[in-house]
Amino acid sequence: MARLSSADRRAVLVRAALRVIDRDGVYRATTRAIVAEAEMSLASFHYVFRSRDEMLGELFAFVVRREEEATLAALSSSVSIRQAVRSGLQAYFDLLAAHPEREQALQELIQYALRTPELAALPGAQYRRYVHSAQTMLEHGAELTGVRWAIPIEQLSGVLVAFTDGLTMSWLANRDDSAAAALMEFAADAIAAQSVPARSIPASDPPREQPQ
Amino acid sequence: MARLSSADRRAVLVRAALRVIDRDGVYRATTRAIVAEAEMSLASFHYVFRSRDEMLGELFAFVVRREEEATLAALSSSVSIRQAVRSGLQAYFDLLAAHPEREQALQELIQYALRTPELAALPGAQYRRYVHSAQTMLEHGAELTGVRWAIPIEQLSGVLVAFTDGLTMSWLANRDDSAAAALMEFAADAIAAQSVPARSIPASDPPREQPQ
DNA sequence: GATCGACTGGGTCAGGCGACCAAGACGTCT
DNA sequence: AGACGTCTTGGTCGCCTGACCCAGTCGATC
Repeated sequence: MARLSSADRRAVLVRAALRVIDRDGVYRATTRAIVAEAEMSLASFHYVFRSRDEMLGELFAFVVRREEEATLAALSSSVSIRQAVRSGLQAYFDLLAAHPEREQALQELIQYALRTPELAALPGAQYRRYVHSAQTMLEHGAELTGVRWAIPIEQLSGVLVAFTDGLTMSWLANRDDSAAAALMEFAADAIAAQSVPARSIPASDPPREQPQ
Repeated sequence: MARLSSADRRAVLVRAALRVIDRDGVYRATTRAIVAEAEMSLASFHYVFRSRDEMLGELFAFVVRREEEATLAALSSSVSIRQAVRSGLQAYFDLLAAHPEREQALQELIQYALRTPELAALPGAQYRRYVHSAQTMLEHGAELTGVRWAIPIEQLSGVLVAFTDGLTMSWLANRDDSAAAALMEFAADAIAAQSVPARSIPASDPPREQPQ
């Protein structure tokens, strides 16, 4: 094995671990399986990571970052807000359908983190990031299509995330593409129904805050 | 340990395993942990189950049956269909909030089954049962409150299940009760919006107009 | 009360696990 | 060239796992 800095080796191991988890599941991602995937010795693992859980914590952070970037890149220009929401959902679904093992791995990682005291706080933080990403997309979409939201944006973001979670769960369980499409249509309708035409140009509009 | 028939011992072990999984997770539900919980010897386990996976298959079937009974018992009499859907969601949420470890265990079991070739078909079947339960509730609720559904009932059932999945995921991750309530309000609105007044009583009655 | 099949449980096996150590290899700076 | 700190590695430790064996116990039946 070539000589690597600790930081580089950590990154290599995290990516190898992710491949093992995608393929075989969190449970089978043992230190030995990971170093075999990365083609390095077992001792190298514990040279750069104090423990397997420390590596999983870094892996979790990596996955969250990657997921966040992917969702934010899905902003498309659409004429109507319904179409914008619908194509945003489609972009997510395409990602899910192309890499189901990746989403499944993510679900397993969340479960694992919830069971591990040192990592138990991570899923909550990850969820807040998702909601925040959803909020950004909804705000951006509304701005681009000239509407504003009739209900608090935080609430609507939660709804959107719930829809994607439900979409993920159901599709992973039964792989029914048409049922998924129907769900996305429904979600786009339900969310777009909460939009009203923007009254004025945002800059000079006074009432910014909107209590519950 | 008292003498038990194989069938009884299997049932005792499945329930003990379920307690261990609720408390510690699927991963830590080893044969030794299970027999300790059930207060019997390790050999008794392999006397009635050929392997740990065989026991988990039986456990999965047990959980699905229990879950199904719980959801179907939640039918309440309401004046409006929106209220019926809302209270149905609330009944599910109360169950979730009272026994979060049970829902978490269920999610873990689904993940485990998906990773185990012999059990991989079970989550899909379980999901279809859920959708079927949701359909029964929606049909029953519509009948009780004098409405019919404007879109195919199969599609709407899928939406309802997706909402409960999304609700489960988000609440397990951040335990935010008010966000959950907001999501349920939204879901009740969105689903009730798909109802229209029933025009007639199906069986033999002549067509009769029934406003609202 | 003898027999026989069903049931019980202590003990053991090989294998996989996370973690660790001590010795060697390498690059770099003096 | 020599010395030093960083990196690499094979080997090993104690522990836990699922599975299994076999001697022993129990209770129904004859």
